[in-house]
Amino acid sequence: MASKAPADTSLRSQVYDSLRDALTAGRFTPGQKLSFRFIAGSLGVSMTPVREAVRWLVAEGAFEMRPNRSVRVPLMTRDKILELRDIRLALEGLATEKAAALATREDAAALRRIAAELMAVRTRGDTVADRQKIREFHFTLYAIAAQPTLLRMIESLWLQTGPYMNLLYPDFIASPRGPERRLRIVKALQAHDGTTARREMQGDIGDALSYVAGLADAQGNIAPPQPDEPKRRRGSSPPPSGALAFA
Amino acid sequence: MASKAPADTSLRSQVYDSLRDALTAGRFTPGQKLSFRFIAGSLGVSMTPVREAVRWLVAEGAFEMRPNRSVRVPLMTRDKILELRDIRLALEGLATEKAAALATREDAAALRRIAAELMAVRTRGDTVADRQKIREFHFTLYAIAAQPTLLRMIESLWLQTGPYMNLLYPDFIASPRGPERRLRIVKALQAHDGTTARREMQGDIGDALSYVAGLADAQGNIAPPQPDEPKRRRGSSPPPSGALAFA
DNA sequence: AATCAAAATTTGTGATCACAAATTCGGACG
DNA sequence: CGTCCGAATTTGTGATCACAAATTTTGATT
Repeated sequence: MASKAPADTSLRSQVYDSLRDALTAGRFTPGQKLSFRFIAGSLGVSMTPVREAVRWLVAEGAFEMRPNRSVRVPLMTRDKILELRDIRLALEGLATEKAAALATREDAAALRRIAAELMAVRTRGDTVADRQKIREFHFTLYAIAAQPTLLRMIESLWLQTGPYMNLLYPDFIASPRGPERRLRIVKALQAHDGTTARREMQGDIGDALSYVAGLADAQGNIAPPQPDEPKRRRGSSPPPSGALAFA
Repeated sequence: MASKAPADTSLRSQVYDSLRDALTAGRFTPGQKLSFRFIAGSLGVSMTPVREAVRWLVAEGAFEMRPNRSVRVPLMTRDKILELRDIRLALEGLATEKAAALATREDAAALRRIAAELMAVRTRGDTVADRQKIREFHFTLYAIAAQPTLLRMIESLWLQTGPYMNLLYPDFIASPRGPERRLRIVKALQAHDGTTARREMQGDIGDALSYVAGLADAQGNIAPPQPDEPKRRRGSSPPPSGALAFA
């Protein structure tokens, strides 16, 4: 979102974006093994940019490097989701508190608009747009804090937890607590009440990730959610832009 | 420390380690521009493993990628060090609190031993060993928490702040507050008092980084410290191991 | 039908090359 | 003596290749 140069046209970056999009959209199954040649072939590029893009994702924790030497999508366990939960509570709580000190009236208005849009898509039951609006709400808020390194770390965390957020639908998301809490967050932000804003935000994140952790089986493993849209309408190219993409 | 496979003999990993060591030892001047061919030549390898190692360091924030297309060691500003301070307070505070819940009597003993060794080298005025013992104390403590993702993120933060920790010598370090505080931290850990342990640890980190932030000039820039050992004794190869290294 | 070793294939790694963009350098002109 | 424009050089990028390690397949043997 704010971590790359605005006009990085290198193939490496395009491959990175493609992999990142596929990952957040759940087009890769957790545990799935990926070969450089497969990725390169799917995207129509050589192995060189793929190697650097994958290495970059590995550094962010989005991919996992097996000791032998192959790359795969990480599997989620209860311990891991709880660890990610606590880290997210700390960092996103910090970002929220910083944002509260700097939020303008316009910032609050923008957040309220996004929250309203989220409620609109939720009544329609559009889970794809739902997840996208949630992401927009959070990152619009964190951007107010104006802390580039913090934002980059939060993005890395979302990349790791993102694929499993599908598990919140439809049960967890049915509760009206989320929408109400978002409005309280915006109100606290506008009042420059960092403590309240942080507490509410942490409640939101904590509830969601604790719920996901509760889905673990007896061995502590969390079953990967099914891909977002296995059904593909006729003639619709997945990414609206002219970027590289996976089938 | 615990983020790589134990026996990764790839050139990429060796280059990564070499760059990482040079970075933490302050052998690179902040702002210094680095070319792939220079690194490859210095280390006696081709560009391929260098490209991946550098990209990995860029992902960790240890290197910076200019929009045009060149890599350099990041410069430090007051705002950036304050941002890193707050993130470190959050994450290392969290790790300390988790460690307090799990610390055994042996863990506490090991930490006490390291703290004693630190005091010993400090009386000798050996700043290189001093910094190394500080690092050992912190990471030994964080390892107790048994949270691999958290540990990886903390390592990334140390990679970013590390080169500027030289600035603590000799003035800041002269205070006896550090040694006393470390003993209080260990005591709190042994008593499983997470709140106190966290508070003390955050005080330690906060004081140090706030001090460094205070060294910024009127423009907010922090002058890079001079390299650790510009004087090289005869016939001493910098890294004791047989790894690749910079002149 | 199950097991295991050897062969065939796949896959990551490191080196090299061509090329274009960026940077640096040199001299002309003010 | 300073400024600017061109050439010369440097540098990152992407593709390709050879090779070894790992994986899968195959086929013989029990």
